Amino acid sequence: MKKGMTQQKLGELLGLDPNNASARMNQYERGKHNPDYTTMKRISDILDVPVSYFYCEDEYESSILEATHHLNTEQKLLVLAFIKTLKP
Amino acid sequence: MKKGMTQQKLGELLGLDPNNASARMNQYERGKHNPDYTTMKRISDILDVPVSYFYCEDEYESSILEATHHLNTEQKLLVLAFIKTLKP
DNA sequence: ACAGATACTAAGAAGTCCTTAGTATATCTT
DNA sequence: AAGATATACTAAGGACTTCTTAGTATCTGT
Repeated sequence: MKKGMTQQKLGELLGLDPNNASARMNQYERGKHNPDYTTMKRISDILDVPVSYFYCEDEYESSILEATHHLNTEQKLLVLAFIKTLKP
Repeated sequence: MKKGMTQQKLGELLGLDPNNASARMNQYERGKHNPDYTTMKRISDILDVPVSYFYCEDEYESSILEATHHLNTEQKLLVLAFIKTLKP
C-alpha cells in the first residue's frame, strides 16, 4: 500500500461520503460488512479489473479474467477457440 | 425450460424453504428482488458455472469463464500463457 | 362453469449495510 | 515522557433490501 494512504483517503477515492469514508472502509477491511454493488464496481474500475473478478473462486480463474479484461473482441474469440482445443 | 417445471419446484431444487419457494422464485424471475449469495451459489452449482459468471459484464467474458470452469490447473495455465502471447 | 394448480403480489418481519458519534490506539512534537 | 494530533476502530440506530406470510389472480383441464 502506498505510504500515507489512510482508510479515509481510500474511501474518498472510491467516492464515499467523506463524513463516513473511514468508518466504512474500516468495516470492509475488517470484514464487518461487505461493500454494496456500486462500491464494488468503483473498486473494480480503479483496479482495472471486471467486477466478476471479486467473485472468483480460484486464483487461475481470476488471473484469466484479469488478463482477458483488455482484449478486444477478436482476441477474446481467439481465447475461446484456444480453450476449445484443450482436451475435456 | 423442462415441461412441468414450476417456480415451486425450481425453488426447492435450489434448497429454498418449500413454504415460500414459489414466492421467492417469482420475485427473482420478475426482478422484484435479487437472490442472496447463498442462492446464487446454489444456482451456479446446478448450472455448473462459477458464481463470477453472473457478474460478467460482457458475453465473451462469461463464455470464457464458462469454458474455463472445468479445466484442470495445467490447462488453465496454458490458457493464461496463450493470452499473454496476444498483442496488447 | 368448476376445481385444482400455478403465478403473482402486498405488507410486515428479518437481515444487511450505512450513518453517526464517539473511543482506542498509534504517531508526531516539544 | 506528556500532550497533541492523526488514524484506526466500534456500537448502536436508521435506511434499505430481502424473506416470509397469507392471500388474490390467472391459467388449465374436465
